[in-house]
Amino acid sequence: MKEYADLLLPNIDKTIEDYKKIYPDRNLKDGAIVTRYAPSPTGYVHMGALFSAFIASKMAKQTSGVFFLRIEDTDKKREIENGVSGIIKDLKNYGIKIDEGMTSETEWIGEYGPYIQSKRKEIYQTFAKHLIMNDLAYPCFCTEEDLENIRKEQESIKDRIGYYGKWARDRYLSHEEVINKINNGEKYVIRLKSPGKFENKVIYDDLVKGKLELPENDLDIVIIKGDGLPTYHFAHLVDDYLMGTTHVIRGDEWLSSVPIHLQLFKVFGFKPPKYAHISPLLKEDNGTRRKLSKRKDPEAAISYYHEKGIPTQAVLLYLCTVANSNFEMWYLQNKDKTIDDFKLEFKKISSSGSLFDVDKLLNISKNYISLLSATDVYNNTLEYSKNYDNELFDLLTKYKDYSINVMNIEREQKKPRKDLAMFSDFRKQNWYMYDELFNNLNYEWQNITDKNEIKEILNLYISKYDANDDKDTWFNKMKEVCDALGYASDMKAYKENPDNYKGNIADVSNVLRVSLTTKSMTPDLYEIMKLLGKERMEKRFNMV
RNA sequence: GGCCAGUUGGUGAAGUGGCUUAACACACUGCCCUUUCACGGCAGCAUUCACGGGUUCGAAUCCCGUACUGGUCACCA
Repeated sequence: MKEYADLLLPNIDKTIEDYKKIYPDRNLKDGAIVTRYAPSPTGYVHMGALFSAFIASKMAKQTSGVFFLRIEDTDKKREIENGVSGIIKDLKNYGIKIDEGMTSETEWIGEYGPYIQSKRKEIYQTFAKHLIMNDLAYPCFCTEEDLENIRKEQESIKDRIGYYGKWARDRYLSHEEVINKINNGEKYVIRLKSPGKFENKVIYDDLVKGKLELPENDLDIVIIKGDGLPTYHFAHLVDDYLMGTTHVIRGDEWLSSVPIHLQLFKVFGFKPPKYAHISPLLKEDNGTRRKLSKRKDPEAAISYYHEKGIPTQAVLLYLCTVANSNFEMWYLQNKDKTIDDFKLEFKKISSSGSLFDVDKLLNISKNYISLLSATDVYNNTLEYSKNYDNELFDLLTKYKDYSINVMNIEREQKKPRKDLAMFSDFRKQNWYMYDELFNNLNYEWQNITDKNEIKEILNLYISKYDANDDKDTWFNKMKEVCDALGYASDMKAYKENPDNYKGNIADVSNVLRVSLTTKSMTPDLYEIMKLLGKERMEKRFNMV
């Protein structure tokens, strides 16, 4: 048997026990969750992936466990260049810290490495060899064509599709036949000799989906591919056993593979981890729902939020409310706390998929930004503009203190202004505070449009304006202007007898507002005037 | 086609047999506050929990069936 196994998997001399010595059991306190994020380096991180990475890291953190990053690069065809660095960078940007795992394309931290599957080839083969020696695995020489033919035949007689039982052609090959084929140079893969029966049920308790009853696996799945690398299923078994994973948190597309995984653990006599299958984030498309897609949906890419200047914290807050909907209320009642103080629970994760709601995310972001200090907003906007808006970046750098003051309008107070949902909104809403941007003007006049009338208001107003006035004095002066020119300074009086006046104080303040900013909707005018200063006000009045 | 899962308003959802004339939040609409906007306050928005049966004094909650949606059935993860 040993010779036979040596022929199938040559140059593999270690045993499972040898590896168990290298990777001993973890010494963690009860209830500590060891889990991981295990992506393939096939592209940038997708929102759904971030979602499960977030849940996994949070679970590990709140139980003083371990969260690690393992790269699953067993499919060489789909791999992209610098895929690992991209993943690491995205996690870092979102403040998801790893305790172990890859830290660059080739390096890692932690005692259970390598944390990249292509460097663990011998380990997988050792485990596969163990199976062969116990007659629980065998080589399969089927070509793609052979498999296709088996499938077609199954379809034609309406049998269940798959490589199992009597359909598992090479399962029954004798050692001699195998040796002959190998000597002939025939290529092969290693398959599990599944001991399961489809009629049997396996019952297991999913942390998210609850109690599930699935048919036992009877498929002779491939465990080692033609290139010597393992399939996902086998790598999962080996890695999560050796790395001491207690909880596997992954997308629910894996749900129907659970019987395979459970069987693999059973065959080795290992204790399987607990599974939590997360439903995908959905997107409404033409009346139906589908998985949020990297290809079709820009908001699925994590870079989308970076480009808009949506704070990563806000994205995390949103993901947290999707994960556990009670988080939202908890957070509302504990405004001084952070996600770290909240206890995420598996059983509160919805077992059906939810629509990814950008409106809701923006609302969360808006509230989040409103609580930031002006300096924080400044730093974030600066960082954002550095990447995406050079002109703004230069202005923010040149007028730092002034910009912070602009950002502080109606900010650091009990009921802060909430008009920034993303840092890219700053320019949209405050460009007129910069003379350099004050061009291509389009004045949004409202009720008062007559040039002479506007001129009269402006002249009278500027003659009274004093930058040292407090807000009451300032407002009283506006009233004086109204009274002098026949506008109602008191809204109630105006509403009772509108015909007695040319207009009201809202109309007059609109003239001032539009003259200074061109816009009819702005933050507090008093603050704006104070920051602009009398000289610039006069200049802008003259432009009008 | 086989197997599995899901289905509460426009959205996320609370709800596990009576406290539900179905929380809360987002969105939307209206009103109030207000020099504009944003904020804030108030109100409206599911006579009903995919549909059809059943169990029960009583069901969104338990059971059965149907429909629809999604997943899976690779030498992809």
